[in-house]
Amino acid sequence: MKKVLSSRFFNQATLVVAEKLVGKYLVIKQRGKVKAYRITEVEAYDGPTDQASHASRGETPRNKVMFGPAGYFYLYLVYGCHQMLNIVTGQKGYPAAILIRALNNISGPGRVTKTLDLDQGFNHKPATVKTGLWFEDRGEKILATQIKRLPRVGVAYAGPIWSQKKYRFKLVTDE
DNA sequence: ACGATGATGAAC
DNA sequence: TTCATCATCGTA
Repeated sequence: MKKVLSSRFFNQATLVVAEKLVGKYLVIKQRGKVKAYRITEVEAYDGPTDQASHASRGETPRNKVMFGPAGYFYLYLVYGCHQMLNIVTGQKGYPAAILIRALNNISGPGRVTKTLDLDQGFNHKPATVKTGLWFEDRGEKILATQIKRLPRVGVAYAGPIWSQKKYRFKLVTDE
């Protein structure tokens, strides 16, 4: 069974959505073909006080979409090289988003966007079938023991408290 | 270990 | 208008 995740799914507490998103699918339609990738790693950026989040220094033209309703994509360029794919979560007015860090066989957020050929054209678009990029629940049950909580990557600038928070959720297949 | 590479936002 | 910074990655 395949169920498209609606804005209602993303309109929940960000950490809850982040954990639930592991094991779901990112689906893209391009050149008439549909491809689905299982989400294996995500990171939460939760609220205005999160010092690792772009939203911690207030609303700007770039992060505006984070302050809007859930279910919209937030893409931005880092290091002049890599697009980061995020999905906005939580209530309108509360800035939060989840970074898609890895999919099956695709490790690293920059490689996710490179492989799927995602650019600024998806920024501010809703995660719907019409957009051509959306999320699905394909009925896979993920146990809590299969998800590892880790500190986020590349956020030392946020200071010891916020950089150490375990806002990264990673699927543990085996080992 | 380091440079690429360019938009962003804050300061001046 | 200038300038430091950056939710990374490939090459060495």
